[in-house]
Amino acid sequence: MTSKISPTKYSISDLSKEFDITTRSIRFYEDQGLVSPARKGQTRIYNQRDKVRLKLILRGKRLGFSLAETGRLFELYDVDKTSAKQLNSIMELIYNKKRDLMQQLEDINAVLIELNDLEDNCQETLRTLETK
Amino acid sequence: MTSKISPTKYSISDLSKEFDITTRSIRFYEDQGLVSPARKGQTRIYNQRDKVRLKLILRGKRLGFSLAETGRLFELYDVDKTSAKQLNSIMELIYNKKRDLMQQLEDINAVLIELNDLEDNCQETLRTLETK
DNA sequence: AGCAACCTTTACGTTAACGTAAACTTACTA
DNA sequence: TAGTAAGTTTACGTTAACGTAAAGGTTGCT
Repeated sequence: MTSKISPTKYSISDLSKEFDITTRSIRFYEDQGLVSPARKGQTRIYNQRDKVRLKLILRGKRLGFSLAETGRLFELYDVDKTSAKQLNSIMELIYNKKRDLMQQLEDINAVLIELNDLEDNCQETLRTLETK
Repeated sequence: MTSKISPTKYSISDLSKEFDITTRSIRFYEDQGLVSPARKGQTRIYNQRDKVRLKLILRGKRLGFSLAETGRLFELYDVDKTSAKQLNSIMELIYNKKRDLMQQLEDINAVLIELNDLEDNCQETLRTLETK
């Protein structure tokens, strides 16, 4: 059973369509060191890893992460964590991120409750308008 | 039992200290129509409502809302929703916001899981370093 | 009176994350 | 062979959310 997986090679426009972002954005992420596609001549060639990273970048954006922050998170996975000092600084970073995210969870739940209330009000007002 | 509540009047620096933002920011939010403090002569005087709005602005920011978006949400509470047409557009806005927020909930949970994994790895690596 | 601590307006500067346009190179195809 | 579709680099432009500085008014000590 040989392990042959999907094409695993994408052009920049493939990915721009798939993720609904511009090629400009993708090249910009490369400038910022978040992806580093191979080249065939001049042309960029993306693999599965690049694709995953794009997905993570977009998820980060939805959460309000800057590109630099997302880059830091990428490093966390890449670094072979040798020094204990590094390890501690990494864990501090993780701790802070977790703290932020849990605050966000609280915020979101609060806003969702408010939005549901608003929605209820709207629907009730609509009903009274209709029976009038 | 007379109902006398807290001072309910704040200077701009009171609020800047309380929320740990600059007075510049607070004035900017006013420029954008998100707060409209009273004036005594030239000087801005904020009340409880303004204070609540500042809190909501900051919460919005934590969730990645633009100031304009937060302003829209403020309008939702203020508008006396007369026209059914408006009501429907309001409900659409609410629907979209809820959609975004539920996506964020998913995202956050995913990232939290990953961060916890990372943390575990770090701690294990630390332990093996110590017993060495 | 002087100055220190606030407040004000006006206005130009800054950063992140791209948008947009110009000028150019392959690669395919009618 | 001319065109067109996709790729490239370079570089200036744009927007949001303030930062920062200048120049000045008001209040309260001392």
